[in-house]
Amino acid sequence: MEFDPYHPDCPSRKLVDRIGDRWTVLIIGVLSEGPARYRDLAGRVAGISPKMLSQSLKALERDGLVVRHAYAEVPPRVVYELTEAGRTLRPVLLELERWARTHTAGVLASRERYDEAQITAPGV
Amino acid sequence: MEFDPYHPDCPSRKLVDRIGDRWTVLIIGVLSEGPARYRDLAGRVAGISPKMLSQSLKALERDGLVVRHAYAEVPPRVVYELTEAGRTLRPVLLELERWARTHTAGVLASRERYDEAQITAPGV
DNA sequence: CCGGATCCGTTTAGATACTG
DNA sequence: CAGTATCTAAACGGATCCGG
Repeated sequence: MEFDPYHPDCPSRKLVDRIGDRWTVLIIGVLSEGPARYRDLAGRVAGISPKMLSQSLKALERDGLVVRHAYAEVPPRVVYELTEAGRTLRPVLLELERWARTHTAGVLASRERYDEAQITAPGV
Repeated sequence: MEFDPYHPDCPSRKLVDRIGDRWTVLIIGVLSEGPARYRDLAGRVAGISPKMLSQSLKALERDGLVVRHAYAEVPPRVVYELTEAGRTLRPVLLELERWARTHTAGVLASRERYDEAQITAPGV
């Protein structure tokens, strides 16, 4: 299989797009702590809409990174769980998060400096 | 500083959003091989529009991950370069790419299986 | 009741053409 | 060459409604 991440149709590039997706990262983050119900996910991943949650979960399931267990009960119960492949994502996403945590302060400071410069000397 | 990645306003969560961004990953990928001109980036990051490129570069510069060197020449020349902080992103993005490469085949296969199942037994 | 599909208004990305 | 302006298309979010 060919891999040129800089070609728009490269499958691995597309995969990074999907994984790097705003919600996917967070959903996998929650699921890597253990299986969770739809409702739990909706609560833990604060700010996500039901639409995006089910959409993201479906994509994840289709990609074989998450399994969906639906129980025919009343009230209904649906549990989502990371697959073996999905669990391999955990360390890499954790590292991404660690990077973000250690660099957030610096980035925020940089932004302030940048915005300051834009105000005081935009047309100089 | 507080860090709750599952709160929508968490700064580190927002940072992950930015870094994990489709184009940002690729731009940093190119720049981690060395400084590059705007034009080079436009060519290497195939498929990106000039708007998204300059927008992404501006955001990266504001975040202090990239420096912009503009030379007052004719024709103009602008060189972008990773900062020290920007370079620290390289290993983590490389790992993300490595994950994508090793799991692309499996994901693609899973999708085929999934789509197949949707066709043959959607309403059963 | 829980899980999620659908509809619609708003925001954001993308393509293209144009300017300093 | 390096970007901005403009327009179009898609993605997102919220509210609402439906099936099990």
